[in-house]
Amino acid sequence: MLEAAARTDLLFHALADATRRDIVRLVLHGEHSVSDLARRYPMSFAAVQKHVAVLERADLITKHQQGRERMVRGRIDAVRDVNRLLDELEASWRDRMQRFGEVLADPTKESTDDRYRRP
Amino acid sequence: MLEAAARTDLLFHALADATRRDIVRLVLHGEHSVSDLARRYPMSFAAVQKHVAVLERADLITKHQQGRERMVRGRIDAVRDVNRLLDELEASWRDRMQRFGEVLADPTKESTDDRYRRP
DNA sequence: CTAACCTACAACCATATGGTTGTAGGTGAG
DNA sequence: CTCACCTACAACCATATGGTTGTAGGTTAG
Repeated sequence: MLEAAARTDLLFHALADATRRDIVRLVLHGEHSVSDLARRYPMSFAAVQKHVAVLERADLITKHQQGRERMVRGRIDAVRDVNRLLDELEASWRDRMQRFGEVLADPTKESTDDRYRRP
Repeated sequence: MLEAAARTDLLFHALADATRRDIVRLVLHGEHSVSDLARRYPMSFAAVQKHVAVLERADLITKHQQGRERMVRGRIDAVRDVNRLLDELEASWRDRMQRFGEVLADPTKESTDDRYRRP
């Protein structure tokens, strides 16, 4: 539970930066070495390396060595995990709409179902 | 362009905190006052108020006054915006898969289409 | 072997973040 | 009217974040 929340924190935090989102987009398209990525952005190699590390910690990308380069690849499954998390956020809203439909049919249901109502 | 990126930053950053995600889940389900929310979490009223402000800045929630309370409501559209942003991240990956299909049919296409290949 | 390149990591700095407490302004209950 | 409650906001603090430079270890090219 808390572990899942921590992983979700990492996922959303990783995506809360335009450079990192762009890196994800690039490496979903095709593999790039860390140097390749670093050349694209107006910041130091080390800065890009840090961004890559953040994405790796969130499991949004993987790295594998190829000669003297580390190739970075995007994990499409991770992006879909975030989508699934958002769907879960929506779930209770959909429940509410469902219940709202029931209420329309039977108005007495509202007070018995809504445990969040205030006194 | 930069504006859109800034808004996306706000959206993902707002969701990169378990307390804020829980608040979003709650207020998607039904309206709550800021005090209601504050009572639920092991932190000060002001801290929860700040979380609500972050969510408001990201347009994930809205507030409206009702008597002496400010009622907080979740904006389901904003959650769907994030979903759409993730779909856009996936888009280039789907393009690649599409092109991969073409490559299978005509191997010479790879080098002409992939402008990201390294020399 | 040597030089050039790619990477990792540490140290450092400015700013942002997430929490606290305290103060003050509206609003409703009695 | 007065008091209690809800909210907003400022000031403050510890830590995290995003950038920098510098150092060191692997790997390939020549």
